[in-house]
Amino acid sequence: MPVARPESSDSRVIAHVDMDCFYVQVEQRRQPDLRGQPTAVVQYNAWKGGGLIAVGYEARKFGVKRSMRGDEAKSVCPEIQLVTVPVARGKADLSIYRNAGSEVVAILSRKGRCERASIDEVYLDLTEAAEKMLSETPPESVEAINDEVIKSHVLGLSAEPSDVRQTVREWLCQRNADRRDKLLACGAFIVAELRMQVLKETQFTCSAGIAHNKMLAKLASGMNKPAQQTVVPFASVESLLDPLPIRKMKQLGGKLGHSLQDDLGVNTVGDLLQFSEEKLQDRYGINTGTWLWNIARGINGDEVESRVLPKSHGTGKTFPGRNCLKTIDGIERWLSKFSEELAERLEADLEQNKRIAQTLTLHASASKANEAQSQKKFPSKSCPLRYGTNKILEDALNLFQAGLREYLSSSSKAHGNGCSGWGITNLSISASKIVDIPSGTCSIMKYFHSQDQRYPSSKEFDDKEIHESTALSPSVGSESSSRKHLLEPETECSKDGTKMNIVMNIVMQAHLDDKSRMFEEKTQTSFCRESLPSSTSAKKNEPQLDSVGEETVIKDAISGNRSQDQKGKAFKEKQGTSSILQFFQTQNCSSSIQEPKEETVNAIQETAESSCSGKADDTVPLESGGIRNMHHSADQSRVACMYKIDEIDPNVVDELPREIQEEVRAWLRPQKRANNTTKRGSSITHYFSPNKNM
DNA sequence: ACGGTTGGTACT
DNA sequence: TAGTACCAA
Repeated sequence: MPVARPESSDSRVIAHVDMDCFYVQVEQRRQPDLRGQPTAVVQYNAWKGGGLIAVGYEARKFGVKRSMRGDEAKSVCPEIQLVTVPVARGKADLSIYRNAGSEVVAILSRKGRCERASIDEVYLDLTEAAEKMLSETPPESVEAINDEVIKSHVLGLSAEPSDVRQTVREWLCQRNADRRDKLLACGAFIVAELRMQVLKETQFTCSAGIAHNKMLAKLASGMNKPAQQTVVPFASVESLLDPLPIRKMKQLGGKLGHSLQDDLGVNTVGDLLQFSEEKLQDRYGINTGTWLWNIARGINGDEVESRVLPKSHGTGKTFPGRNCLKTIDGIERWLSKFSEELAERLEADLEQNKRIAQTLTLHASASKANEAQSQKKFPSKSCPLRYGTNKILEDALNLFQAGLREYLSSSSKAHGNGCSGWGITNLSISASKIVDIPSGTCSIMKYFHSQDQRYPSSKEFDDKEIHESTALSPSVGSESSSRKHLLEPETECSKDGTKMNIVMNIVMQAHLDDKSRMFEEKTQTSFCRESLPSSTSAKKNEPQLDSVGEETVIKDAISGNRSQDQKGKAFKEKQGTSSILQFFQTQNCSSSIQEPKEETVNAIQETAESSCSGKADDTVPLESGGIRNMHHSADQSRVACMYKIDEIDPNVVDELPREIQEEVRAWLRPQKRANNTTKRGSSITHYFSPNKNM
């Protein structure tokens, strides 16, 4: 539901830039012969010529629509050039378009705050740039006025077609105008400039809207396409909105818009004006009601977020109709492809942007077969994300398994055979909760990248570490404040500390992952990686190296980071909480893990075995978390819990891989130690001791 | 139960 | 919170 936000200012200069039939342009740049020809981009042209996902303007003249199939487009426009989206790993791969979008963003972000709203759209807050221009080089002083600016459309300007250009010129340069209009005029200059830069540097055209808020800018960008820009002066807002069909407004193209029409008889934005704020709040809730009341008046306080990178990465596919997936094997085959792609994109993000994702989520849709399930939804499941194709696959399979059990749980009998009662029509995985890695983390990055490669030959195993056991220092801070600290960073300081926590968390998890694998080898005990009856390819016995060139990645990480290890070291924690707070998010810790003093090797081993014995038997909830289970088990029978660690004991650092010890110490150093910190001869394994505060 | 894929936000 | 629902393009 939309939410009302207060306007920070009613004189902001906001632009919305929208690439014209973007995918088509990308293809036309790749293949210049296509320029000027009616063109459309399709994916999967096997069935009825594929589905159109972008249509060029030449083709639109023939009536080609985005909702058509390729064959249909051919019949309407025999000359049409259909370009197929690249396919990788059996599915459409949009990366070339994503990357092209990044090229554009890099240019558009030069003049002000920039929000990447989608693969081909951005919002810009040009308020400061416009104010600066107004004070330094106001339009009226500009000598040679750019043609691109003159071609702007200014809503509400009445002029004979013959002298539109002159009228626009006068409006843009009027000396004694409303300040707000002058600012928009400056915005028009700046945007025209940016659009020309985009064209020059990428060969792409785009359209834009310039207005006082995001909603109006978005509305305007679509009014004159392609390759044009539209300005919405304050004075013409009312006449713009009044006759506008309600569904044209962003957020009102779906159910809410229909409800407005069906329940309130609102057909245009103007119709909304007759309803009091209270009435709207009454019907749609306080937030949405206020939001509606505001947008009817052209008021919209949404800020342009400063964000040029996506908040999540996802990949998936639909399996419509008979193509639905009915076996675990089929699921696994596809999850394997998805995992590859996701791992690749995550690696790229790590390399290019120094970011790591924390959560892996699996989404699926299932169709009936058995009527009881027909309306039930397949639940989404998520777990902490571990880097590396195979880990992602393993976790995703577990998530699927957990979801499937839940989906099937209410229904009758297990259809034990291969053709059980379910069919997956849509399957996807995504990585989210992406955070920046603090600067100065060269060795950490390296360690991170190398995770998958290290495994088979790791030599760090050392029982001594495992045996020296003592209790975990009791928590000092309140849990809620700690949690809040981790999850809702509020200040720069705390944010930096939070990043540190997260990185530490992940490094330690990965480290422990290694250790548990070594237990596995040493004790000849196999862990139950998955309780899948039939799944075989997330194999515990053949740790695969991820094939994608990680060595180069490492090198890049090293060289790339050297330049920037100065900043960010000065990180402080706010308010008393001087320790690094550690949270280990797990899926499966019910109250009792082994006694802290217990010999950990055995305890872990036992856990592993019990975990195995519970195989394929959801009636036996795992009570204690083996280390492996702790981070990744998505077994449905286990409940989520979080290990809370309030303090990193300095001794722990000694147990981390040597290559990152230095760096971690550098982090810890500026920390003020909590006075009640209990110093102990500790082991990293302490952090997996039970925490009664949970 | 199909335009398909990818992403965002808000609510609970 | 994790999970859901809705929205957009």
